[in-house]
Amino acid sequence: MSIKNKKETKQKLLDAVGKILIEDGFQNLGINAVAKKAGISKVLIYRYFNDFDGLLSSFAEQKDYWLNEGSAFTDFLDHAKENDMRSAAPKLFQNMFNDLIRNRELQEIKRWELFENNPVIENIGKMREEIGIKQMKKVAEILKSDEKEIQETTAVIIAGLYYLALRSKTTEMFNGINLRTKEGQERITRAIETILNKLF
Amino acid sequence: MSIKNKKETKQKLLDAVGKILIEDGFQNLGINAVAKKAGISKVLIYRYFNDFDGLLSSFAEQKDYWLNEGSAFTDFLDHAKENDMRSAAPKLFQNMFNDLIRNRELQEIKRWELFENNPVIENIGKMREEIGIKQMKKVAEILKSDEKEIQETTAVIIAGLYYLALRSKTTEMFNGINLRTKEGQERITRAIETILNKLF
DNA sequence: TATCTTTGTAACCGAATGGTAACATCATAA
DNA sequence: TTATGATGTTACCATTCGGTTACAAAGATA
Repeated sequence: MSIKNKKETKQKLLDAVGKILIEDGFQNLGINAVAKKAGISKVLIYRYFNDFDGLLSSFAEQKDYWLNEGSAFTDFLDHAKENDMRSAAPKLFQNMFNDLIRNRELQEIKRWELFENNPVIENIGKMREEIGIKQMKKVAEILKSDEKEIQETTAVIIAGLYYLALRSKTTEMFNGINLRTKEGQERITRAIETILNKLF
Repeated sequence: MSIKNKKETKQKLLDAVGKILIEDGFQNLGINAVAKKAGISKVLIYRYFNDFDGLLSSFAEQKDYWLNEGSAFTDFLDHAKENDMRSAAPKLFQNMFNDLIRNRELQEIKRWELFENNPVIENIGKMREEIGIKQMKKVAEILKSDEKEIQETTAVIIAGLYYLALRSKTTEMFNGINLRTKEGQERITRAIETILNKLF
């Protein structure tokens, strides 16, 4: 609106970060790119966020993916009764996969985690790791499954869903499955159900 | 050895590519870096390989990962009898995981596949994709499993192993499992066995 | 109105990138 | 021995990167 407005300018810069992640990928996320995309001098990034990492921290704080991603899981666990747990568990992982496929911003952050040790990204990873462990413990507790390797097996499956979602950006086919079509994605979600049903 | 030797020089440049992948990661793989690592003028890269992509193509041709990675699988399939197939199948995936964890060069190429569409990397991906499909068909054929979703379920598992191997570079813990210790890696390989046994 | 702080931009810096041109050196065939 | 093509290096180019300095414009305050 106004010509000189700190709050608005900061928001424009933060929005530019998200735009670049979606439109250009995290590898093109830099101070110059953000300033250009926001149409604002990069000097203000240093002035308002001190640092490029400061900008990223504010971005992460605003978006707090790791918490949101956990919330759906937590809600589910709170409302799940023991008897409907087994039938609902596959849905949980299916939702996780669908979210990952659709949310390109989150996808880029996961891709980022996978190849750089940026302190900001690292912190997000640690927080999400803690939440993940708590969730798994709760799942194991509720399921009362005789399966001792819940943590390990779910790790493999979750990792698989991450990889498939990320891979869909750079390739169509993986192991004969088209990762970019609804049909291919449904083959994956059906497989999730099959695996979980046989496992627990 | 000799002061002026084209063949030797070309080899030094190709070796430098592998060194950079292992020591610095694919994101630092560039013409200047290769020349510097090889201790050879970058002009010779253009002269001998025409292009940076030409250098990468020669590197890929020399290493032909996608074929090697398939070979262990193919050998296994050729020697497997129907009755020992079920018990041997987990070993196959476990070996795949162990190789990925150890072979940092291959790891970098998989990481590369995951975030860029370099034509050279893309070609490698396509060749490996074709081999993968053939292998999966063979597995399904031999297993004669009533499980209709072999392709889909193995896709999830293989993808999971890829992700865990790649993630181990940037983080220690994933879902409460230490990806960098032998103990953590063994928890994964045991989980592979559990999953496959229950699936097929 | 005059002064001082905040918000903003333009212009520059050094380092690193991919790429090229000019030149030096060696091996060998005439 | 001399000329020629292959092998190799140095020096440069334009561009882009993160980062800084200097300065202008707007708002607030006295």
